[in-house]
Amino acid sequence: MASASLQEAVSVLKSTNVRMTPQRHAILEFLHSSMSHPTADDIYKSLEERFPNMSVATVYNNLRVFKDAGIVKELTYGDSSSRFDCITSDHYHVICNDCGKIVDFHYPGLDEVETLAEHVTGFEIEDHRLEIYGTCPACTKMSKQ
Amino acid sequence: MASASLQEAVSVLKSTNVRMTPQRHAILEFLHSSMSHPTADDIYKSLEERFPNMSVATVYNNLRVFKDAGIVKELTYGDSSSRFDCITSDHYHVICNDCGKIVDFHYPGLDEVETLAEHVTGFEIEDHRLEIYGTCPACTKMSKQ
DNA sequence: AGAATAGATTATAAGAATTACAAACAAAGA
DNA sequence: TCTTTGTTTGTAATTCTTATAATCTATTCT
Repeated sequence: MASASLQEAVSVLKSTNVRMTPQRHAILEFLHSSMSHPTADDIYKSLEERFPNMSVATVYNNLRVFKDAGIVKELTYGDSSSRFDCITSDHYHVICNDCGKIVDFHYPGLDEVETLAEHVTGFEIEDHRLEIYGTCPACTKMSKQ
Repeated sequence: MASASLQEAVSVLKSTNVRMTPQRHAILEFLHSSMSHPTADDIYKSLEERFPNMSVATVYNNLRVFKDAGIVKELTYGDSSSRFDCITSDHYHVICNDCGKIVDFHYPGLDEVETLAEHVTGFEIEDHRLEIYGTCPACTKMSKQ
């Protein structure tokens, strides 16, 4: 399920008769290289040079394909546009309320939460999502000046 | 910070020169009475009878006022429109991937997560958000038939 | 190889949620 | 009462995302 490398992601796709196109490869590549959890538009803009004719629809289409294949995750915060992230390992995000900066945060799984939720609610739990909000060091410094 | 009752919410607002209007009262009332985490449009529609002239903009404006005052929380899931929730106590949400049903789930605070995140990232942590996803009993039953 | 088929991309239009803005309104204070 | 501040309303504008149809590309089958 977790696809650590770009190659893994590609082979996951191959196994579900999804063709590997240059655009798809570029989007995946960008997602893997980027540490910044980009929006669809970020991706579109950053590939504009290499693919002058690429449509925004292609970005959205493929992000959905990747999501369905389980190699990419969609993150919805308050700020209107979704952000996308390769699924690599179990980590959470710490988000700055001021500047929006996102920092990865590793934390031993919250499996017990899922187990408990299953017992209490009767749901079949599949996943969970945890985010932590605060002020990043830079913004804290700024506000104290 | 936590406003358990409608009255508390009202007095929090009074203390920050925010006027209490009939529309605002109705929105708060609805949020408190509703267990369903409504969207802005849900709120708008449900108050249509009592306030035939109310504008959608009013709903959005006031939800933001409430958010800024810290008595209402915005929840963004994948599905385009935000949902709103009174801040009452520390509980989390279990969400059905099939039908979207949301069930409250009480869980002893994840304070340690915040503490750890503070140490690791240098952020000043203020808040966190946890959601749990799965399939509710009804949908599970359906899919097994 | 050539034809048929399935899948992908592109461009554009449409849709939905949210925000911006200006005008009209209401309340509080001097 | 007059002024000021804050609120609502209605509408237009913006933004993100999806739908659609046409074109293009790759794969498969004969």
